Amino acid sequence: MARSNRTEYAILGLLAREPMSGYDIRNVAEEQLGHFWHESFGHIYPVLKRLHERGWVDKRIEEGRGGPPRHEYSITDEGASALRDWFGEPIEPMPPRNELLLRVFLGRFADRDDLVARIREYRGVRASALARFEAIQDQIDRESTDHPDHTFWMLTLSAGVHAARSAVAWCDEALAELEATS
Amino acid sequence: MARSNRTEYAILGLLAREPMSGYDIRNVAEEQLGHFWHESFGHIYPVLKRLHERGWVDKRIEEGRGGPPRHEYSITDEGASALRDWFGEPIEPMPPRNELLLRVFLGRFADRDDLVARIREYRGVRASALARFEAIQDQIDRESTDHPDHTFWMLTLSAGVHAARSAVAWCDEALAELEATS
DNA sequence: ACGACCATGTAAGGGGTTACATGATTAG
DNA sequence: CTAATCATGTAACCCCTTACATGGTCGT
Repeated sequence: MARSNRTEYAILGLLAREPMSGYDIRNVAEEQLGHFWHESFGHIYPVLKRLHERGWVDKRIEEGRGGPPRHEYSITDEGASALRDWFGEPIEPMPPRNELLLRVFLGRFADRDDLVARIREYRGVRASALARFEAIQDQIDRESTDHPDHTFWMLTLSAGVHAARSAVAWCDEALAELEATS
Repeated sequence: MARSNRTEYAILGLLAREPMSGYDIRNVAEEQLGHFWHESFGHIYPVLKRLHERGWVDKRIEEGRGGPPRHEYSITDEGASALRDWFGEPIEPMPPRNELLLRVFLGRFADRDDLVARIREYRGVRASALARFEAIQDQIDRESTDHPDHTFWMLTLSAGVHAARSAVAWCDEALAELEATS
C-alpha cells in the first residue's frame, strides 16, 4: 500500500537545483532525466500542491504576464532536509515488466517474423540512444567539466551507455539465433 | 488512454503453454518469468474473469477437493488467435523510472556515503542475479536442449546475463569514481 | 493566419499492489 | 502442533497517464 511516492522526491530534487515552475519541471525532466525518468503534467501539478501544503516548498506567484500567472516553487529548509533523508533510505525495487522479453519467452506461439521485427525495432531504438548518449558525453566533457553536477551527469550517462550497449549486443545475438533456426 | 493491458497477454501466453489455475499462473510467473515480469494475485483473478467473459479462455471447475474448488483455465481458439495478433503489434515503450539513477543525478544533495551504499546494494542484487542466471543457463543446457521453448528460454536468460553484467560493470565504475573524489 | 511555446490545472480512468477474508491438506 | 502449500477472491487505494479546458505571446 505505502508505495513511496517517487515523484515527490524527483520534483523536490529538481527544485533543490533551482526554483522553477511546474512547466519548467516537466521540461527539465524531459531534457535532462529523459533516459531514466519521466514525469507528466497531470501528475506534477497535484504533487507540487501537496508539497506546498506540507511545507517542503515555497510558492511565489508572478502575476500580470499574459496567460495564467506563473507559479515559481522553491525548496524550503524542511524540504531540503526531507530530500537528504530520502537518500538514506534503501531503494525498493520495482516489479519488472519487460514486454519484449515476455514476448520472446512466449516466442513459440509467435510468427518468427513478428518476433524478429520487434527485436529489430528495439535494437534501432537502443542503438540511436547509444549514439545520443555518447554525443552528450563528449559535449559535456568539452563544455562543463567544472559544473558541480558534472560527476553525476557523467555517471547517469555512463549508465545509459552501458545499458544501451548491452541491449544492442543482446539484440544482435538474438537476431542471429532466430534467423539461424528460422 | 488505451494503455494496452499487458497482463491479459501474459496470462494468455502462459495458458497457451498448458491449462492452469490462477494460483499456478502466479507461481509460474514468479519462477520462470521472475526476472523480467511480475504478476500479483489481486490482478490475476479479475483479468482471468475478464478473459473468460470475452471467450478467450475456457474454465473447468474441479469440485470436491477440500478448500475452494480449483478453476482450471485453458486457452480457446479465439484466445490463441488474439495472442498471435498481439505478437504482430509494436511494443509501446514504458516511461522509464529508475530510482537509483534519479538519486545519482541528484547526487550533489546527498551524503556521499548514502549514495555509495545504494550503489553497493544494487551491485549486490545484480551480481547475485547474474550468478543465478548463469547457473540456470548451465542447467537448461544439460537438461532440456530439446524442449520446444529451449531457444526462447535461453534468449531471455541471455538478456538477463547481459543486463546484469553491464549493471555490475557500471556499479564498479561508479563506485570507483565516487570513492576517488570523496 | 498559424503553429509553437508558455502556463495552469481538472477529470476520468486504467493498471497494478497490498491487505484482508477464508479454509482444507500435508509434511515435519 | 505448526508452518507451508493449495486456492479463491474482494476492497481499498495509489500512482500515473491521457484527454480536456483555457488562453496569451511570439516568430514566420
